[in-house]
Amino acid sequence: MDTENGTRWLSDEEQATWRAHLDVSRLLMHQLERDLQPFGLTNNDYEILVNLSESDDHRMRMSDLATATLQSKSRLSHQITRMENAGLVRRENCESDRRGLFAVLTDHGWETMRKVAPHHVASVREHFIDLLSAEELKALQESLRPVAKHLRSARGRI
Amino acid sequence: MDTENGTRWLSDEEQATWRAHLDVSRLLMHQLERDLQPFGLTNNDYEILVNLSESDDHRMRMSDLATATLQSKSRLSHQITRMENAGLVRRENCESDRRGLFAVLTDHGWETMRKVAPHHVASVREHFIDLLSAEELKALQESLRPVAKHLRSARGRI
DNA sequence: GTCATTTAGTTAATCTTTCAACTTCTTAGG
DNA sequence: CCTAAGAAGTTGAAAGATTAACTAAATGAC
Repeated sequence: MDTENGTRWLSDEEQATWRAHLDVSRLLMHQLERDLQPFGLTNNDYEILVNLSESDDHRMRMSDLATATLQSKSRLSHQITRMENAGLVRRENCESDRRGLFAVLTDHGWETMRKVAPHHVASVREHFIDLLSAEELKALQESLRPVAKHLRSARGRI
Repeated sequence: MDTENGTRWLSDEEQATWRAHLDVSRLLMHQLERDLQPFGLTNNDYEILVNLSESDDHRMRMSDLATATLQSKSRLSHQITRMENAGLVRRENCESDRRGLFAVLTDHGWETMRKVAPHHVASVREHFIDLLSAEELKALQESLRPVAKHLRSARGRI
């Protein structure tokens, strides 16, 4: 115990690591957002396009997409409506479960993805990946994966 | 070059690291937000309280606070208005520069901070710091700090 | 000294996110 | 079967964030 009231405050080292993580995570998101802006996409839009592009038949159930992108159902629903208006995706009924809907990539969505992806990857490289050595990447991954696992399970038991 | 069109796509290792960072950063923010909720604070509120608490006289100029918290002037202005309504801070005129304003921690803001900080630190420990070894923390910091530096300078030259 | 530029901050409009209430369909228990 | 509970998704309203336009004060170039 570090202080009279039992709180274990962060050491300088811990503090510095915590702030570094915080700063990188926010600055990076802003930067990626800025780099997508010329294409008229947000990070959210892009992430949905990635998920759909990588799925069989370029389609996913709304709930699965919400889970994959860590969004609430409501938020995803609004998001998909906006993307539908932009012509990037469309909704399609699900035969096997008549409550369900698919979000499906349109041709325009797919074309957009093919056009934008190289720029986005370049951006991720320039502002993150290429700033780290192979060893750092490996270490980072091995440190962060258990954290992600922990957080996912903490999220589950709400 | 990895493909015909010159795009250097991410390797599996790079991809995994990138996703790990992305996941941790989002899940962690959600978790911290959830842990602050019982105290009626958001992450944003908390960060402002931290900055003011650590400042001389518990006050900061609006612009400095905006820079420190990586927010736009407009967003900060709204944010401070809300916190003013909640009685956590107040605005005060700046004598030396009559355009300027200080955001100042109120007694209630300071009391709130003293009460909430231990819980917040515990939360940061539980969901991040304590999941990493001393070596991992050090490595993480050394990897991320240059990235933050890069991003800050990229942000500057807009 | 005065006029143009820059800096500090706010405001109104718009867009996005969250929250709670709701509909429709599925599933499990009796 | 039929009913209660749960799951899938939407919707409208309220809260939060972004954008652009704005006021007022400071700076700096002549």
